[in-house]
Amino acid sequence: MQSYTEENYLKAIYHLSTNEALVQTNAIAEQMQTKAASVTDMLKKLADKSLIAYTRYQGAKLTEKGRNAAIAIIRKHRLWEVFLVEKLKFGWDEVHDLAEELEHISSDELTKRLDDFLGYPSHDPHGDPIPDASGNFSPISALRFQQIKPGESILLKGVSLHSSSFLQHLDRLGLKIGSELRLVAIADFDQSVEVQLGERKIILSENVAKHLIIEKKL
Amino acid sequence: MQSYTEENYLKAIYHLSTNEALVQTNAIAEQMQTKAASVTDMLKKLADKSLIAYTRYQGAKLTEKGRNAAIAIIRKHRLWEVFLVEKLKFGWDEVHDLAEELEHISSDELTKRLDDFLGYPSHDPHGDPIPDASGNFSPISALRFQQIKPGESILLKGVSLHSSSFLQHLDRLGLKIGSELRLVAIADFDQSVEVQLGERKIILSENVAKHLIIEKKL
DNA sequence: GATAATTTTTAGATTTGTCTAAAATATTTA
DNA sequence: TAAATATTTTAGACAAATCTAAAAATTATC
Repeated sequence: MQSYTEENYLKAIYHLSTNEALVQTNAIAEQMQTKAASVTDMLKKLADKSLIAYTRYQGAKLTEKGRNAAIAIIRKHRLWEVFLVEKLKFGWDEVHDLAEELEHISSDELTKRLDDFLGYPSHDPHGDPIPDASGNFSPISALRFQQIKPGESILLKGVSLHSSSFLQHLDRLGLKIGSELRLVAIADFDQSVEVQLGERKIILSENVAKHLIIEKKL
Repeated sequence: MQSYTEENYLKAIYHLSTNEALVQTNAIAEQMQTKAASVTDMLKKLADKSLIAYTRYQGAKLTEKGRNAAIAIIRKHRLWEVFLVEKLKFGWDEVHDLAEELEHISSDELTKRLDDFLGYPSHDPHGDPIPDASGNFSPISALRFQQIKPGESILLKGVSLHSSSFLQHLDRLGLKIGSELRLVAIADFDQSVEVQLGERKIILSENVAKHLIIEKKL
């Protein structure tokens, strides 16, 4: 079993892992809001436990064991988010920090029963896929607005930023998971995205647009 | 805000407090499964934070502030136990350790919404009263079998021991919260208690009987 | 009321996770 | 490729919570 802190490092490394590249110490330090020296200490410890492969001055990547541990935590995080929103009626902008605490409750039996109780949800309130008990989950769309042609319709499937201020901003815009959008235009000047949402046309800044997970409507 | 460990000490001191007496270092050490020296360290720390009144070599008692903190934790513990049994269908013998973890989740808003969701339960699955948001709760019956006359009927209102093995023993005897019992006799020899439960007569050892919280049937 | 037994505290060490400052390595730039 | 810059690691310290062993205070016993 890992400590609360070790679990958070594993999760951070998981989220920073793209393709096959090693994750750098500084990147982890920023994600964890701590210092590079502290990260080095922890990387040594995680390597001792065979949770990561770590090379001095190069970086780290999760082993199979480490990835499984990270996915188990993410599964719990997302199931608790569903519970908080569906059952306790929290807003999608309020649940991230609470789920960060709840995800460390260790019982597998609890996770299994929570999953049962919630009816085996496939996605959390932010559209992120929930791994099943074996760690399998559906892939996330990597479609960008730049790949869409004006006039095409898309669906908002999820968001890749979970901060309250971002989610509240989407609420004010009237955007939610499942919303149907039609691309009007992308401005050359600042890459802002103009879309049609029902009767209204709205402008999404590049910063907003890049955190929207979208799929072409079939 | 208190640490996880500080919260557990406050809870231990609360449970060991009877009448006005000071709680001794050794008693806390046994309850916390730790050494007296560790307890002394922590008592100093809790006293610094005005959570307890502590006199060297004498013992400790909770201040108003400390008692409120302890009751808040107990409220969360008992609400989570209701959730685990009522919603997730755990047995009453399986929930203690899980609730020990969940009780440390700090959000007041979460506690309030959990209480709403559960319909403001007044007692947990072991019959213990659940404090409301202000810390008020119904008193626990202190009636002993020795105060009952043979032939009188009583109701099982709760249990004062939450170990799995004790609760599984009650399950095997067919006893549960709400069961109606009629006292047959108390043996002089070993203080064991013979009761009528429905069609059956059963014998409760002194050790079992003393952990049953009972009330006279009206 | 002195001594024995019990309880509690102190002193000093350990573990976990963190930090700062300085040294080492790697990368970029000229 | 040598110097400048950026990144990472080491060394040494600190805070929280714990421990063991020894000392101090309290309580019980004769």
